[in-house]
Amino acid sequence: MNLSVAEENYIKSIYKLQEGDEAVSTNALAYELDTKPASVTDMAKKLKEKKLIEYEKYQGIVLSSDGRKAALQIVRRHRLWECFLVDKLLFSWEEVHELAEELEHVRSEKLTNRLSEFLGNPVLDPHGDPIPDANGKLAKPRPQTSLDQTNAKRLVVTAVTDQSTALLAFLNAKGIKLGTQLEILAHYEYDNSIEIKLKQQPAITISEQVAKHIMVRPV
Amino acid sequence: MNLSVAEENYIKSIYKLQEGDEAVSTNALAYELDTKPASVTDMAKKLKEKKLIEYEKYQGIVLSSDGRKAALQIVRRHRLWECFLVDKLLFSWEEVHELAEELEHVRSEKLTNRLSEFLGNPVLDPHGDPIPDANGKLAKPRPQTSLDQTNAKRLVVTAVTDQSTALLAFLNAKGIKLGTQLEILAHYEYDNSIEIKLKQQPAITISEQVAKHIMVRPV
DNA sequence: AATATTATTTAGACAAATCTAAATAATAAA
DNA sequence: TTTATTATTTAGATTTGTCTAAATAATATT
Repeated sequence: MNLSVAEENYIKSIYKLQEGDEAVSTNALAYELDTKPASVTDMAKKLKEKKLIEYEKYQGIVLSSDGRKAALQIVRRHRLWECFLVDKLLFSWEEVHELAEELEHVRSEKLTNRLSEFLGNPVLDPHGDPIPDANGKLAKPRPQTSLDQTNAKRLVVTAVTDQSTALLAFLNAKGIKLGTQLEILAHYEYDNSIEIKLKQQPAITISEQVAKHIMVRPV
Repeated sequence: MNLSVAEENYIKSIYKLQEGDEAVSTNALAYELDTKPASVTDMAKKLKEKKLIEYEKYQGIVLSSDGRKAALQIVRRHRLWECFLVDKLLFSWEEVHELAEELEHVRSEKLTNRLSEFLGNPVLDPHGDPIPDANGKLAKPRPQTSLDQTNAKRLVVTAVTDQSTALLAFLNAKGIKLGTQLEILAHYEYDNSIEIKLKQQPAITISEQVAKHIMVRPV
C-alpha cells in the first residue's frame, strides 16, 4: 500500500483524534489539518476506497485495522526523528515537531529501523509520547493525568499533549520540561487557574488552558 | 523562493547535466528525470518565470545564478544525508542515493547546518563528491580522471560518477570502493575492456562502460 | 413539532504536474 | 537543396488535492 504525503497526514490526524473508539468528525479533522470540511469529505472517500478507514456519510471516520497499522508506522517515524533531532542534533524539544512532520514521510523500513537502533531503540520521544516498535506495538504509557485534573499535590511532568510551538516555547520559558517536578499550591475556580511551584523557584500561575495539556504522574 | 519537490528535482538535474557552460537539452533532461520531453518544456516555462533558469524555446536550458544557488543547497543536503546514512546508520554506499533523494527535500537551513556539524562538517560524500558549504562554496575537487582515460598505472579510486544501484552493487561485489588502490595491467582495444588488479586479489577485467564512471588519481 | 443552527456533502472549478498525439522547428542525409 | 529524421513544442486531457458556494442532513432551540 503506497500512501501519498496527503493521505499519510490524514491517517495520522485521524489516529490522533480517535481517542477511544468514537468516530472522528469531518469538522474536527478539517480543523486539525488546517483545511476545509469539503476537502475532508473528498479524502474520506479515497481512504475508504483504499480500506484504510471506515466511513459512511454523516457518520464520521474510524481507522480500519490497516489504517491503524499505517498510522503507527507514521507515528513511529515521527517520534524517532524527534529523538534524533533532540538527542543528536541538539534541537530543543519545541523546535522539532515541524521538522519531524517532514522527515516522517520518508517511507523506508530499513531506514526507520536503523535510525531506531542508532538512537538506542528509545521507547519515549522528547515529549514523553511512546514510540511504536517495528511491529507497531505501543509500550503501555504509565498512568498519567492532565495537570488540571489530578488530585495529587507532588507531581512529575510525563508528557505534553499539544505539540504547538507556542505552548512548548511557553513551557520552556517557565522552565517546565519532561521530568520536571512540581507542586500544586492551589486551584482558583473563579478564573480556572492553577498555582504551581517548581523546585527552587517562586510560585507561578498557569491557566487551565495550559494545564490540560501537561500530563503528570504522582511522585 | 519556495520550490516544490518537482521543481527541486529539475533544478538538481539541470545542475548535474550542465557540465561546463553548454545548455541542457529537453530530451537529455527528460531522460535524466525519467519523464517526457513535453513535461520538461512545461516545467521549463515555470522555472523561467521564477528566474531560476535561462530558457528560450529550442535553445536548451541553463541555470541562472539564483538557480545555481538553489542547486547547490539541494546538493549540499543530498550529500550530507548520504554521509549520515553511511557514517552513522551504517548503510553501504550503494544503498544511500535513493534515500538521500527523499531526505534532501526537507528544506531547513538550521537542520542542514546542524547535521553538517554533527557529521564533523565533511567535505566529501561517501561517493567522493564534494559537499558545498553553507554558502554554496564547493571545495575544488582534487585532479582526477576516469579509469578509462588515465595514463598512470597505479591509482586510487576517488569517486564514482554514476549513482545507479546496479553499478554501485557491481563495484561492491568486486571489492572496489573509495580509496581502493588498483593497478592497470592492460587495455584491450578490440572489446574496450581493461584488466586491473586490486591488492592481494587476482586480476579482473572490467568494461569501458564501467571504467568511465570510476574516477581515479595517481598514487 | 416547527424552526433555527450547525455539520456535512455535492457540484463544479482550479492549480500543479504530468501525459499523449499532433504540429512545428532544427538538424542530418541524400 | 530538397528530403528524411530527430528534437522540441503545443494543444488538450488526466490525476491529485484542494477550494467555494449551494444543497442537504443532523442536531438544537423555542
